[in-house]
Amino acid sequence: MGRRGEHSKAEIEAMALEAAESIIENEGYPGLSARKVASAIGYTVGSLYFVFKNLDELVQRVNGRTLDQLYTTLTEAMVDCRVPQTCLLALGSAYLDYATRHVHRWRMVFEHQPQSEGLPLEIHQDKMYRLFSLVEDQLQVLATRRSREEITVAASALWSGVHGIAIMAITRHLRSEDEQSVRNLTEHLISHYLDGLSVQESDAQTGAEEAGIFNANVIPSHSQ
Amino acid sequence: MGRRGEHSKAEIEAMALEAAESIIENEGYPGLSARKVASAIGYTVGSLYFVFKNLDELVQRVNGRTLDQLYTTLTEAMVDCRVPQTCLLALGSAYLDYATRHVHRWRMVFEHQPQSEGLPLEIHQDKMYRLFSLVEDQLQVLATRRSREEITVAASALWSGVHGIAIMAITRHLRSEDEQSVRNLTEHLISHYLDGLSVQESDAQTGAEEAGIFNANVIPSHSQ
DNA sequence: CTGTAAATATAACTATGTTTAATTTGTGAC
DNA sequence: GTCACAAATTAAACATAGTTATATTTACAG
Repeated sequence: MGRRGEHSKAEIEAMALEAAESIIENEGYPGLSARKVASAIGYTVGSLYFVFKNLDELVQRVNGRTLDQLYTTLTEAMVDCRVPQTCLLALGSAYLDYATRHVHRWRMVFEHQPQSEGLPLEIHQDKMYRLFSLVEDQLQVLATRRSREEITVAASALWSGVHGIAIMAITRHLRSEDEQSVRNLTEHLISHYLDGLSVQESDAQTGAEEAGIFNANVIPSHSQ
Repeated sequence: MGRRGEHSKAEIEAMALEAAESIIENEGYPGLSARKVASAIGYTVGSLYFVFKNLDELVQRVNGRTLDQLYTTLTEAMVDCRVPQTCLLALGSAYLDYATRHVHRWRMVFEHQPQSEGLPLEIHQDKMYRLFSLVEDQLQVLATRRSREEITVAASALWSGVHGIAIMAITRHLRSEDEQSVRNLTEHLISHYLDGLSVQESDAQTGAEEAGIFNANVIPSHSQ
């Protein structure tokens, strides 16, 4: 049947992306197939290739949406914090939450390797940089006398570290498997790293009682 | 052609694993196929299923060997260091080296998700714990007054962090792409984290001039 | 009303993992 | 020695995958 006109090309695209996200969320990337997506939106497989160049492109699009959603989640997680230390902890916590709640979609962002080297690189890098810059903004406030480059490096190191914990936890490579101890791990890394940073930054503490809470969490946070 | 007797079951197994490793190393996991492995060792696909239950099992076996090889590499990287700080930096550097040199095999350890939940969990966890304990040993020397549990937490956090940097670097999600700046990132994370740890450990510095080198690297290591 | 191009489906092609059914061949019994 | 049986190996078959090519339907232009 030809041009039904029921859905525009953009609509089909959106429907396909949503269906794919749902499949991936439930069954992981290995559960994704072109025919499954097509039938989920009431079309046959050929129509998918009318909208996407190939499955790789669909996956890249899903990854892009995941990164957007992640960015929104992270910014929303920071509305309540006032001191950079607390904000960074909130960021870490929210990141862990997102990774835990959307394991498969989150993993796919980092694990999918397109077979035909195409467009994905630049798009993803920008969206990833945007995430890192959330961390940079906080670090800049915290370590005022550091240069832009130093802040960039610090944000890369710290955030990659949080990312690593999330991966280790989700792939079950850590000894402690419960959610709480993983959360404590993240707090532990962030706070110790910041303590290390402030060794050279004498006047890092500008916030009032929140910073106190932060420092109190440094050690005993994981002792239970 | 029946029992040729040219190779024992164990020999075929070893040959298949080596062939698979080579394919993965060159083309990545997506390039791996049962028929490709079989033909690489001069057999047909059916014979693979005489030795392995399925492809998942083969992959798990490869992953196990990768973890063993990684463990050996890391222990060898520590023969020249005397002070825990230097040893930890050597560990981080060696880990990054291995990940960079064997990208696909290294990624597969963390990225492959078996479709039929089978045996892999326990084996991998043990081998992973062994890696973490290399870090624990160093931290134990460095922070003598910390409890075993605290050391475990610290090692998990720090090593997951290094792992995260390696992943971010390899998946091209970091701004700085050259090998040197990634290496600096790792040094940066390790040294700042250790500085943070020693905030509560007054007498952490026991080594002589090596510790000096270590501290000197804290800041300017990434400034170039 | 008719033709044309777009939208969609159907079918085909190749490659994959896995299973089943041959087939070959070493080896022990007699 | 040769005969049978079991083990080792191949060949074939099946289901499903991504992708491409072809057919078919339908909206719209004239």
